[in-house]
Amino acid sequence: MAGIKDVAQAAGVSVATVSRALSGRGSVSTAAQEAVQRAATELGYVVSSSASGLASGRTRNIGVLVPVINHWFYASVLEGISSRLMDEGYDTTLYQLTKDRIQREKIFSDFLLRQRVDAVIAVNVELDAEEVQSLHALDKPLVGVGGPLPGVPTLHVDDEGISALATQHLISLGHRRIGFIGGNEETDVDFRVPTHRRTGYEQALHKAGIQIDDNLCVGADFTMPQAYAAAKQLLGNPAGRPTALMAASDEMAIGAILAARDLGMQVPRDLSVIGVDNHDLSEMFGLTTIEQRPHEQGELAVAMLLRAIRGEEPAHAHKVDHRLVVRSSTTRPLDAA
Amino acid sequence: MAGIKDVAQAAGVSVATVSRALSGRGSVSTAAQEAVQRAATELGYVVSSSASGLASGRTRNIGVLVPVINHWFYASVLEGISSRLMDEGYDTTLYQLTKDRIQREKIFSDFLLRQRVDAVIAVNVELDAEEVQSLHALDKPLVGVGGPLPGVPTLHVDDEGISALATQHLISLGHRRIGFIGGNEETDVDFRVPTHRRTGYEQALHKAGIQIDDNLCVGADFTMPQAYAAAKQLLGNPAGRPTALMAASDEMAIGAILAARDLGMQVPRDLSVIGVDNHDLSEMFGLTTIEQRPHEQGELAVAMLLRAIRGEEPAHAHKVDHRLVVRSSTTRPLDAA
DNA sequence: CTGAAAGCGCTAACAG
DNA sequence: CTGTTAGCGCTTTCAG
Repeated sequence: MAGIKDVAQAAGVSVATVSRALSGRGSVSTAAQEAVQRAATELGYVVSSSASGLASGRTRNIGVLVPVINHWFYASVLEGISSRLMDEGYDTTLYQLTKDRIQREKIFSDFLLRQRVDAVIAVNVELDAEEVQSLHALDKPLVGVGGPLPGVPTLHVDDEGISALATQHLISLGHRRIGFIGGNEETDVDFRVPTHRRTGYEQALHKAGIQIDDNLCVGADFTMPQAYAAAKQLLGNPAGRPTALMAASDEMAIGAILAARDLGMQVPRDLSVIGVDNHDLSEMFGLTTIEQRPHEQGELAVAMLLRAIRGEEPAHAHKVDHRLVVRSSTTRPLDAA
Repeated sequence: MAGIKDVAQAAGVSVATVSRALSGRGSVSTAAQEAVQRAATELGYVVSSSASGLASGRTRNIGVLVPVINHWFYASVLEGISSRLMDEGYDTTLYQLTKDRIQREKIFSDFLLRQRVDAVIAVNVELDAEEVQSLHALDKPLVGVGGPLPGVPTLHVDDEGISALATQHLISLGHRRIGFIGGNEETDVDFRVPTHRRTGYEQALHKAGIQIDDNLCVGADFTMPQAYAAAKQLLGNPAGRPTALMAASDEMAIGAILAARDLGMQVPRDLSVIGVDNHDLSEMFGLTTIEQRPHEQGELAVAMLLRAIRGEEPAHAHKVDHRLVVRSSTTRPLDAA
């Protein structure tokens, strides 16, 4: 393992010059620059992150907090974050916050304090004041994906706006009896995404002068199987079946489509369905949806974080836009034909 | 930020004793042990990983190499790895190896050499001799999930055995015309999982004296949409349609089920389908499958790695077992009734 | 069992 | 632009 001294010797300069040439901090003559570069490559020299981190206080490593990994949204955001960070020469260290409070505390009281990371990206985890405080105290920049997080630059979609748009799409097609598949208590933690999406749905109905019918609203855990089951109950009920359904996620929307099919209904003829996400599977089901691009959200979060690390303007709360993607799962209601 | 000196002072001992007490290396009197513990807690002291890493050469951080994150198998393995590592007080640093050769080289020539990790887990990435060598040269233990990897302890399922079992299940039900949905060139990299699964399929047919029919074998990219398309072609062909289908993954099997349905066929009456994985969605589709538990594979890999780090017996190549989970997507062929 | 002290490999004043 | 040098905060001999 070649050290900085070896490089200095081979290049015929001092270790300070090597450090400067390789890090780009401070000025170095072109000649020295080249000599160092050559020597480093030849010797296969790579700085030791521990030594560099100890001396400079910078680790070139970012901590990413996620509640789960095995889920389309989180995995996508993570991919966006890690690929962008890698481009910038940063490493990505992953901290999975389970429901376990003890473990969560351990992450904040041990893992994040051991100075392994320069900054933190929190993906859909609602940090409490104390947690934010402890990060600020360490002078670690923090950016949130999903928010808001008081005093923290965050990046988030407009959940209410998204579901209002989805609902309006259905209304504009002529639907009046519109069902809703949202979250359950378990999923309505952190930023209460399910609640916001429900609110947007209700606002859109309200604005259109449509009465809200609680019997048309069911909850699930954002997975296809639970939504399938919930939709079956909803659609199987002979009394006042909806002509359209909005689901708070595409996976749930797909579950609903499958439930409808299993009940012998045709989508969109007998039932229009709209989701939220533009999931990888949506196109195959012809699902109309509101797109949010988690991969891009991850990349954007990195951009915001790097600005913060470099001490540039904070670039506070930032809304990520969404767009309606119309496919073949929505149409006018039969009776309006 | 309290340092080790502060703790030493507060506990009335030397920094050496604090280090020993907190790391568990070397012996410390109970009295000192307690004093240190108390002082550390009181001051909120956490060792600096840079300083500790620099002095000891140990970072308590493991690098995990994955080809993709946003995929059920990898995300599951990753969850298993990270949760297990966290329990052991280790951090997880993620390196995503894209198809980009340049970036891959960068990971091996820069990222992994900067001494940020103590060891590496490679998940389904076929490291070449040079890459393995460069890790060994650094004295970094390496464990592979998916294999084999020459000279490296690996953990892997028996891909041929899995698909042989799946195929035998269909044969035992009476099927003779059994189709196969495998991978394509793009997915047949690294450990050639698609090839192995195809081999197992062919072996089972061969053993049963059934002729292999290339027209019954199609390729896809392990996703539901491509398998849906491929299955439609296969099943729509009027000449010699299969009575059963084995897919190299559950997502593909589900794609096939949906394709069959869209062609008006009933599963399992008109077509039996079996997959591999026991994916989260499989139960909802009643899919018969061969289970592999990626989360557990991740945990096991960590266990193997920790042994290696501690210099214990290597515990070489280790086969992970699989099991047949019979649900409702397979039955005897119609004409055998 | 404990303390003193010598680094670990690099960065960042500082002086030139 | 460059070299010298004093640490960064901890671990680990080595003596005691």
